[in-house]
Amino acid sequence: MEKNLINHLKKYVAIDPNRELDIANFFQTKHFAKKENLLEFDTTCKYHFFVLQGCLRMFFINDKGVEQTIQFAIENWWLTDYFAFEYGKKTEFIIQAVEPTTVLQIDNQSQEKLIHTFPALERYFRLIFQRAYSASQLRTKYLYGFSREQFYHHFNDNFPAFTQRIPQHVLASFLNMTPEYLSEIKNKSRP
Amino acid sequence: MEKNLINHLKKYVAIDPNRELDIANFFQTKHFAKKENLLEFDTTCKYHFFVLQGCLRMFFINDKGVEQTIQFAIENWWLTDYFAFEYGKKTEFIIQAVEPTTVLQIDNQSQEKLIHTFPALERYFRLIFQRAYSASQLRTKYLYGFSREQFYHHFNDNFPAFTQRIPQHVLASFLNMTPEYLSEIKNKSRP
DNA sequence: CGGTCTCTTGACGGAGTTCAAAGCTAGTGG
DNA sequence: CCACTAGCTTTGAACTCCGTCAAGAGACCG
Repeated sequence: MEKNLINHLKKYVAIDPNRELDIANFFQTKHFAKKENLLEFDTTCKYHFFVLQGCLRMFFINDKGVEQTIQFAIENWWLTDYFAFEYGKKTEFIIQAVEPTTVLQIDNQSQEKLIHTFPALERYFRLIFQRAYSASQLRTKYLYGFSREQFYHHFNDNFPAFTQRIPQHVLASFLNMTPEYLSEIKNKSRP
Repeated sequence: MEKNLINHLKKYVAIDPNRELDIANFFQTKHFAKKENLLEFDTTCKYHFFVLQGCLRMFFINDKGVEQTIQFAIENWWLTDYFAFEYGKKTEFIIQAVEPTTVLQIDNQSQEKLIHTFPALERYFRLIFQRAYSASQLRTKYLYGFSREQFYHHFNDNFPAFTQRIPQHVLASFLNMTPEYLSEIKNKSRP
């Protein structure tokens, strides 16, 4: 299953087949049960995660004690709290498995060494971050322009697989609304 | 003033002093008057902008015809609609000068050539995008967690220089609220 | 100066939250 | 493999934040 990462790299840059294992060796494979935390609140964020199988979410607890999910990651997505990861700060987020999940993890120092050893990966990560950032520009537009109801329908129409994979109250926390209101919206649009 | 870009590059990667001019030659310097558009709605997004002096904002027009500002850029910041820029699509955004502004601009093809000619810049842009993305993760947290009033105070406390530089109705559109409500909040917190 | 943008103020309305309670589902242990 | 419980979803009523509309008071530029 670790092959997934190599295949993903190959979509962006050329990889010497003889060095594939050397790259893979920079990472550790980890398994997490449903609802198990990969990153705990107020701890240093050591790892960058690449999802091989399963689904993660990143959330924080707001000042009313409610979970707010700001991001999901499924197969072939990278995820971490990048601010805390880069600067070695404590995180304000929690990363949790939504399903039983297998990831590859790498710490910041190893990642720098990896990129130094394989300069092609500098380009790979540049492209990954560029796309992540461009996606987040569009996401910001939706957060500004959509009502909660529009946001739900947009997400539902564009990522139907997601909607089915995720418990409803978790979806509500991602759509930045209460579970009660999501329930109301869903049942409103029934024929 | 073009030196600003070179100095910025040098903060992240080593640059051969003899090649500085070669790098600078990839860019064109442009001036824009206050309220002049650098990027028009529904046109192809040709350029990536680096602000030498002044202030830009990126906004869209929502379905009620109201401007919503999702991003500012001041000195030493990069800005474009990255999705449209990378894929050669038409943009849903407008980029406009908030003040008289001088920028360096480069098109996508030239940028790829630039990075190819100076591989150190692959690292530079990787770091720029990584930081931009990490900042956008935090921003998303604020958009989820803050009430409009908290958002205003947070922005005002952390970027007071900005608040003074920007017309109030533009600030309101960035804070995702009406000018009327911003006015109410401001005057509420007066002693 | 005159006209167009910009900021303020207040009354009203609606999208979305809060709180409470009842029904439903799924995971766990026996 | 069933029963029991904890967690998830639904419903409804009261409430609140913030938008809408209207109208007046600056402020800026030609």
